Amino acid sequence: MRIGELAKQTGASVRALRYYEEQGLLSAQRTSSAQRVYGADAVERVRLLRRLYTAGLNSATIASLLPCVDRPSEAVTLESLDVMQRERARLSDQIDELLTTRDQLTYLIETASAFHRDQLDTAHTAVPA
Amino acid sequence: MRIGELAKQTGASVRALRYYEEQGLLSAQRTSSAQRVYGADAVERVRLLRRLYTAGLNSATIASLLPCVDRPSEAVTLESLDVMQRERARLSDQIDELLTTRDQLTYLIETASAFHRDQLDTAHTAVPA
DNA sequence: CTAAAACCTGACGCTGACGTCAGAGGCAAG
DNA sequence: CTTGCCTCTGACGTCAGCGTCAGGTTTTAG
Repeated sequence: MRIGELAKQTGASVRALRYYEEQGLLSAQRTSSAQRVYGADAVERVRLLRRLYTAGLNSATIASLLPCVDRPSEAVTLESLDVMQRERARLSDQIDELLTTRDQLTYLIETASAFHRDQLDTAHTAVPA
Repeated sequence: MRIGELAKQTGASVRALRYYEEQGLLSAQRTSSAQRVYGADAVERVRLLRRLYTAGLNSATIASLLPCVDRPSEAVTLESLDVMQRERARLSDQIDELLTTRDQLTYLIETASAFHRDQLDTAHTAVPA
């Protein structure tokens, strides 16, 4: 599969895929004319990358973790374990904050829609009377 | 309270506070010499702003929600309700993704540290024998 | 009174994850 | 064989949320 197809299947842009390769996060075979060729597993890889990016990791951090993902048997150093645990803790904190924020939004929506209903009711009963 | 004190109490930088004001997210009284003066409630306001920022909202989106926060009685339009519900849905999706990512990280850490223990054990039992 | 610390308004700088354009080459269809 | 789409490698552009510096005023401590 070539880069356009991979882009379609993952939702990432072609530019983004090249960028991932540039950052050492995604590798590709090349044809004799230098076109990138990906295996089917690249789809999952890209989805993993996007998940990690949206989780707030940057390219360098992701790059430091990928060896553990790819070869958990060899590439596990104390440092990479440390990075993973740090990021996990950061993630947990972030999740807690997002949950709090969501609760606040929920509260906001409830009180706001209550007010809104009141306004509508008032308007509604005020007109026909 | 002046801007430096507010910065201390919230953890935001002075520059960030001025930026929030510039974006219409934070208002201040002014002294005759144009220095900003904040009430005690500004602390909570800034914390709310930072939570919303780290939840992935941008200045414009936050600005569109703040009227509902400040005056839920008047400023609630159908559009702002829509914005809030959209953002809440986005937040929920994001939380789900982060939970998934955290689970993957947890799994990674477990298998990796298991391998790492194996290596240590092997090295440890290989030397003294 | 004075020096340090805090504050003000511009305005340019930075960073990361891409977008976008230029200019050139590849590849399947008719 | 050529038309149209895909791909390639640079390389510059963008955008948001600030950082930072300049050049000047204000407040506070001694």
